[in-house]
Amino acid sequence: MKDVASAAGVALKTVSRVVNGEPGVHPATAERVRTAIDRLGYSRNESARVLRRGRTATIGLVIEDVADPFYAGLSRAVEDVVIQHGCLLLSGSSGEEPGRERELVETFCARRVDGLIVVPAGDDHTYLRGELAAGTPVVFADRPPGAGLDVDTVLADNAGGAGQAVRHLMTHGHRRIAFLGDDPAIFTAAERLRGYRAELGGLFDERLVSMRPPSPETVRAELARLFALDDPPTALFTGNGRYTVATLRALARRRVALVGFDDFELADLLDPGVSVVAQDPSWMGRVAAELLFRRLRGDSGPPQHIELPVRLIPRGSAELPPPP
Amino acid sequence: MKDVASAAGVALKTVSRVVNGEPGVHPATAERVRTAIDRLGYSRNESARVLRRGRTATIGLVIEDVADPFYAGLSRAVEDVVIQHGCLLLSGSSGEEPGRERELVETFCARRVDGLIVVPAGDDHTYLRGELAAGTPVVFADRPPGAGLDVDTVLADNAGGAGQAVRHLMTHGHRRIAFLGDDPAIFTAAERLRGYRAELGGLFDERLVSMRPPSPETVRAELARLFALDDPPTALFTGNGRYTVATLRALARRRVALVGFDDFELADLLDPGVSVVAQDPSWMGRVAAELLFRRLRGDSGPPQHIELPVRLIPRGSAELPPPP
DNA sequence: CAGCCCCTTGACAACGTTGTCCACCCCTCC
DNA sequence: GGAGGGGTGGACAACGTTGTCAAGGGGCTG
Repeated sequence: MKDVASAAGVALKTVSRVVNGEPGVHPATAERVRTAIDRLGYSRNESARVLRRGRTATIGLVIEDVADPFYAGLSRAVEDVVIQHGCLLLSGSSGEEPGRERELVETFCARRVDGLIVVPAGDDHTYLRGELAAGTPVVFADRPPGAGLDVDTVLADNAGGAGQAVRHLMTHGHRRIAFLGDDPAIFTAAERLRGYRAELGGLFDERLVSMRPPSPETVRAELARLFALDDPPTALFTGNGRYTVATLRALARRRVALVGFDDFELADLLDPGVSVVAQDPSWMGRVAAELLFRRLRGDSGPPQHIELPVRLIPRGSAELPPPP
Repeated sequence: MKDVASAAGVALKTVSRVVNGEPGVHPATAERVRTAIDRLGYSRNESARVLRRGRTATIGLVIEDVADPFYAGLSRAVEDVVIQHGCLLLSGSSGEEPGRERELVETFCARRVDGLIVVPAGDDHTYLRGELAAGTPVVFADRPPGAGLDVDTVLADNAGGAGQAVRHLMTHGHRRIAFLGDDPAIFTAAERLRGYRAELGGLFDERLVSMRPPSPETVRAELARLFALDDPPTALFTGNGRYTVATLRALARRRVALVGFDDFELADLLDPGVSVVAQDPSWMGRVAAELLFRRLRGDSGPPQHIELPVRLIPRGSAELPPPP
């Protein structure tokens, strides 16, 4: 900028004014400055600007894994809103490790992001206290913060969706419905299990619950265990997209009644079509990002807790009757 | 930092030394400083650090769309390498718009990213000249830069893969093979078309080529057009994952011989399993990122042009014989 | 005991930008 | 013709950090 100023024969500040479109510069001077800028290929140093102004126009996003379609969709929606507001997105995947989540958040904070959207992996977020006190708005998405922290949160109706899934299967005559899902340490898994259990009421049987990792081997083993029971399940409820896919693969085209949590591409093309309880990841991302920007604009109301509805999409797999 | 210094009763520089783990600080002093840091909840201001040191420890990534599984996979791999090197990732989706691509790159440059990985949307990258001259390393992935720019590039063997697909279909008796793919303005589409055409040789018939957007409606219309020909195709070659999915959906479980470019989840569970030419997006991301960091470490050899092999995975759909 | 060296610490400038404040010029109006 | 005012332009400090250089103090050696 100094070079531009001397090249254009003006003061530093005048260049700054032109670059920022501030008023009070003679058109001819501005033109001379712009020419110098083009000639020298100058581009403003954002770091210095940030240092001086205190705002980075950067938002941090911590998700579990970009390669998971759910989070990729959420990510894209957040990105769109962020760009719309003239900001940039720093993002990172925690890989479901609390330590990594914290590292990412702290690195983002060291870079003085203006706001954070976090899909937490851990359940202790006291480390955020300082940042929150410093005024950085934080929005939790998909999962709530750990105990003792009350901040904006956008969740899906996990329990309600699980209930819908179970009810739907029961409508089609099923009474023995198994649940395959994540460790209940993960909020969404716990909530879906809760909804499943509540809807089943007296029919609940904990032997029908499987909470092992969604790897092909463990899912295959768990299905073998379930079907070997004296009173085996006639239907399956899978707790998220990964379990649904792993289960379908383990079933190897065997026709078993099934509802999965999370929609996925091609669910309609399988035979039978896979009935799912669908969330809308883009919607969740958009809502979270917009809430964040509302905070950045100064909205200081009490923390909001938004619950997005989910939707049962019948496609055939849930409508298979139980074997006689 | 100033506050920490006065709280600990030391000079600014001593705090800086402790924060950066520089040697030459008495353990007791360091401990006192650390205590003050904890008590005040201090966290280093990266912007100031960047301003002073000139390196941002940030890499910029421009892709087409995070929500596309191919780019999500690539993104994740890049992120992993970047984090491993102690850097952060700024990423943005161009949405296949050259203007947006340029905006993203320029914004990243204004933030003084240390390096860039770009999946280009446009074919004019002269705007990068200045940045390259300034020494910022840039790696192009998935698609090469526009004319007149020779920089590191990581591509897949698009033409070769298309050739493999066609050859495989011909082995199973097909002679009339249609191609559904993107606008050939997109490098990968053009290359795949080239490979398809070369492999077909004299059998090539341009009426069997469709290059309309991969929306459900246009794909349905194009399939109708193709099958209404006097001499309709007996097999389909789809130019990327989106076309494959759109085509399968438009076919509505009609069994037509098909090979798709790009692997996708559940391809094996459809009936018949979908044979594909698979790329490895993680591999591409990893290779591109590692090449970038090699440049950052000072490797200044001539620009590299890496071509990653692709792999035909037969699953059944390509092995359907032509109707008699 | 003097001299030297190492260990530890501190003062200061600089990175590139922007906000504040002031100076100048020319025009208009009294 | 002088005073006031709007429109321009510039000088300077400050943002928070780090690299450079130098100073003080204590132990070791001759």
